Amino acid sequence: MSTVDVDSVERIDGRRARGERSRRSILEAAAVLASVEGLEGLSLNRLASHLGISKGGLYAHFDSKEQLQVETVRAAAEMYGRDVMAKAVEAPPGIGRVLAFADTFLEYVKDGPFPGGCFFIASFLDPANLRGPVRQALAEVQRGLLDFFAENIRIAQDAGDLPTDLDPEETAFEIDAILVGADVNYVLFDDPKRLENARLAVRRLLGADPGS
Amino acid sequence: MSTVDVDSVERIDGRRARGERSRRSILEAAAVLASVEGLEGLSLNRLASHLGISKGGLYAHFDSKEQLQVETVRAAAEMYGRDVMAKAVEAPPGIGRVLAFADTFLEYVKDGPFPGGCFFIASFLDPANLRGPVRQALAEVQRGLLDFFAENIRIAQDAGDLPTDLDPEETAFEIDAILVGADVNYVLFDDPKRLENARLAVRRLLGADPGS
DNA sequence: CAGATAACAGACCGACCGGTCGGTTTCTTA
DNA sequence: TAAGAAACCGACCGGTCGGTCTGTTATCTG
Repeated sequence: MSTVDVDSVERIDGRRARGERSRRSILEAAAVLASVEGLEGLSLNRLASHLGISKGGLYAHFDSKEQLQVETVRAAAEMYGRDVMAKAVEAPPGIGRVLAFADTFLEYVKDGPFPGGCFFIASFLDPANLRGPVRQALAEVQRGLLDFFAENIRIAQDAGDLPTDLDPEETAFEIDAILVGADVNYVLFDDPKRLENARLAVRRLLGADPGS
Repeated sequence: MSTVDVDSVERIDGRRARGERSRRSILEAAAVLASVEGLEGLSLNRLASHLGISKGGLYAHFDSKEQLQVETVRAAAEMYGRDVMAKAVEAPPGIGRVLAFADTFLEYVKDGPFPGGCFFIASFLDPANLRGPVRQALAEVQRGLLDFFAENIRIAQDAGDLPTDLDPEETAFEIDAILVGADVNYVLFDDPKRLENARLAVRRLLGADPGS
């Protein structure tokens, strides 16, 4: 609304800075709680009291629960990008990168910030989130992961590390399925053996040495 | 409570017979609705009005929502036993039986009575059902399925259809993971191609001909 | 026929839901 | 210093939740 400084780059607004910090901590807490209670099962009252604020305070940052859910999905994607994908891309493209992602993902399921297993897998099948913008946000993340797998499989094929008659999309589906199955079984049985099952399965699928 | 006829086999009580019919239709409807709205998200009011009865009527058959949930899990297991497993065991034990199960399961996901995909996978990841008797009932079903896969893999090994250095538990995990991954991706993307992905993946895993 | 019993209907309860609103504090800006 | 914006509190709204209680009706038993 001001006339001159359209963006006011240098001066930081202490109020907005505080708001931004609150917003980030709200979204991170929402993602963590949602992995346990579900994106829909997470109530605004519980989220607010867990953060030590009031429900009205939440509505200073979000217009509706649905908007909060959508932004929570994006926040969770950022967390995975920072904690898992960043580690994966340290490995060279191809088989190594896929294995690095799988290993880091499985560790993240066990010891990461989400006590309910993978945030996204828990959200995919929460039937309440299967419509509308929340579903679309979730589908975009999953689509990106499948593309990541397929791309690196093509790179591995070009490098001669994988047979060329392999369908990258098919193999990407199988890798994803193994990780999804590991998470589901791990959460259901509370048994880390399922994660080791998945580690071996991915290696067998890519014809890699079972020892890291 | 009666003194003589402890079981009253011959005479049927028209009231109890009606109750038993109601009970069955309640549980089947609950299973179908739960695949869409989740076992926890399914409310007693909606279930009752969907059946054309009142909420009080439900409590003539079940003491609590939790008991209804547990019995719904068992009812869904019976539906899968009748519609999927029964067809699988028509095939001879071993690889054929596993393939028959996988194919029938994938068809069931697409065209079966559960519009929300597999009832159990939808329930596994509903974080609200991850505690208490409901979780235990779900885990038992999953445990039984994994055992079914492992047992038939051992049979296939004994018959020389699969290499003996294969770990049956590991392979059972992988087959299950493929089916879980197919369901999750199918529901998320509403794309039947995922089911074909899974069909091929199971065949590749068991070294079977891609054509049925 | 007269109970007893099972299967309901429907009103109701306290708790919690997402969401709104007015007021207060804190900080920035003119 | 006065005005205004942002962050947040706390009370409140209509509605739904799981669960209870009191009938009422149909059926079986004696």
